[in-house]
Amino acid sequence: MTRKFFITTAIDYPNSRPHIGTAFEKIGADVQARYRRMEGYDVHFLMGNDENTVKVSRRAAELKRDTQEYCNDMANQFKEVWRALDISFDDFIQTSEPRHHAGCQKFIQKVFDNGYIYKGSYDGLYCDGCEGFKTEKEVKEAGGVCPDHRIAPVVRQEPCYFFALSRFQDRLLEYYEKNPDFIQPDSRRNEIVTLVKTELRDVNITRLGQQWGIRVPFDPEFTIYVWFDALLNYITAIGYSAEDARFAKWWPADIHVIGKDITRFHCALWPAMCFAADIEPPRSVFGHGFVYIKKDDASASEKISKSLGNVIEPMEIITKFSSDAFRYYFMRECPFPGDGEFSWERFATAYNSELGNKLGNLLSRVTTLIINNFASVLPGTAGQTPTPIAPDLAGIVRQVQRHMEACEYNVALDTIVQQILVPANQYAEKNEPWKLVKTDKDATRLVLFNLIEPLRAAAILLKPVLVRSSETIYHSFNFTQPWEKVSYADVASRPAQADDMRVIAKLDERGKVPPLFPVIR
RNA sequence: CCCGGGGUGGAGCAGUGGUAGCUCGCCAGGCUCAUAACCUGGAGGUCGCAGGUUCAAAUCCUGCCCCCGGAACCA
Repeated sequence: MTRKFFITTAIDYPNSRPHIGTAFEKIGADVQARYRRMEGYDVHFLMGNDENTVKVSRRAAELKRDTQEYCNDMANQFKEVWRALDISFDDFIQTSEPRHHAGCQKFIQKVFDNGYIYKGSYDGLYCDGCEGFKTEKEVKEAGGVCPDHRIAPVVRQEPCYFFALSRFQDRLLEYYEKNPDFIQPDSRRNEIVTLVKTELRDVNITRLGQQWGIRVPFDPEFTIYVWFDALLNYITAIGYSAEDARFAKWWPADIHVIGKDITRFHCALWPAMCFAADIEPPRSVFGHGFVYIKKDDASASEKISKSLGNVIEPMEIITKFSSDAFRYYFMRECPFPGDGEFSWERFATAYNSELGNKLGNLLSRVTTLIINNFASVLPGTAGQTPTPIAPDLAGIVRQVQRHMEACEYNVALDTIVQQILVPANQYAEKNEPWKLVKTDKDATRLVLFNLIEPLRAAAILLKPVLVRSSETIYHSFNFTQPWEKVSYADVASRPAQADDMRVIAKLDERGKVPPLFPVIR
C-alpha cells in the first residue's frame, strides 16, 4: 500500500514579486516532495497566494486595476517563477477562489456553532490614511506615525469576533507532548511550548467594513481576518466540506513548510482551530530559516528588503545560470533549519567547486576516457555488476536519507560530495586509467566500469535537488533501470547491467560530452 | 528586564562523552584522462569565558560575556 504525503508551503502575499527568500522555502519543500515521490509516496504538494488582504486590494487600486484581475495576474507571475525553478507543485490555490471562500465559511460557522467564537471589541492604533489598524511595532518603528502615511494613528475601538484560543492551552500542550516531532526543527519547540504556557490569548478574527475578503456567514458586516482565513487554504484546497473523499485522503498534512517567523501561528493557532472544528491537526510544521543578502564588498549581511535595494530576482540567477545551480546553492549553502546567506561570490565558489569541478568534471573525465579508448563501449560488461568504490554504500544512503527527511539538505549534499564524489576522483587518481590503458586494456575496462558507478549513485541521490542535470548524467549511460523509476534503495542494490555499458550522451563538436556546469570565471 | 536561537582554525559549515572534521582560501608537491579541472602533503583552532560532573567534555551541569531574533496582513 502506498503511503500518502501531503506537503504545503506558506501562501504568499501577491503585492510584490517573489524574491530569493520566498524561493528558498519553495525549493526546500520541493526537494522534500520530489524525494518522497522517489521513495514511493503518493505526494500532494500544495502552494498558493494569500489574496484576501487589504494591502492587495489597495495595491490593485493604486494600479487602477480590478482586484481579482490583479490577483490572477500576480498568481500567474508567481507560478511562472516557480515553474522556472522546477517547483513540482500539484496544486496552486488562490484564496480569492470560490473553493476557498466556501470552505472558510463552512469552517468558521462550524467553529462558531461549537462555541469557540464570541463577540467583543478590539482596541488598536488606527490610521485614517490606511483605513486600517497598524501594529504597535509598525508605529513604534516609524517613530510614532504610520509608516505609509507619516501621520499619527488614533486609538480606535471596533466591534469584532474573537476566537477562544486560550481555551486550547491544555490540548495544545498535550498534543506537543504526544507528538514530539510536531514542531521542527527541535530548536523551535521550546519557544512555542513556553509561548503557549504563558502568553496564549484569544485572537481577533474579523474586520469591519472591508469590501475585499470573505464574509463572516453569521454576521455579514464582517470579513474574516488574517490567519483565520490564510491558514484554511491547507484544507480548502483539498476539498474541505466539499469533497469528503478527497479531503479524507490527504488530511492531515504531513508537513507544513513555513518561515520561522510564522511558526507560532502554525504550531499554536492552527492546531487549536483544527480542534475547534473537529478535524485533526497537521502532523508536523517545519519552520525554516531566512536567507540574508551579503554584499560582495561588505562584511555585514542584511535582511532582504525593497527599501535596502538588495532584492535579487530569482529569474536573474536562473537565466544567468540554471535552476539546478540556483537550487543547489540554496540547499547546499543555507541550512534549511537555520539561516543562510547569499552573495554572488559565494554562489560562484560553491558552483565551481562542487558542481563544476567535482561532479561535472568527473563526468567529463570518465566519459572522455571511455570514448577515446573504447569507442564508447565497455565490452563484456553485460550481465556484470561493478565493484563499489565507497566501502559502505548502503550506510551512506541511509545517512543521506536521514538528512533528507529531517530537511537537513546541506548536510545531505555534503555527505554526497564527500562520500561519493571525492572517493571517485581519488579512485581515478589511484588507478590512473589514462596510463593503465597503455599496458592493460582489460583492467582499464573494469576501472572505468567501476568509475561510472559513483556517477550513477550521485545522479540518483541528487535527483530531488538537481532536477535536470541529474537526469543528464544518468542518461549519459545506458543504465538498465528507467530514470523515472529509480529510488534511493537502487543506489546500493544495483541490478546487473543488461547490455554492455556504454556512453550514449550526445557529443559536442569536440567529440566529447558537453561540460555539465561550465565553470564561472 | 524577560523569552528563544547561536558563539568550532581567515571565511562558511559538520560534529551531543572517548585521539577536533569538511569545503573555500593560503603554501609546497604530484598528475595530465578531464570544465587550468583532479590527487597528495603542510601551515592555521587552548571548540566565547570561568567553574563543576566524569577515568574521559566542543559534547552534560552552573554562572557570566557577546551576536541575532522576539507576537499578529513580516518567507
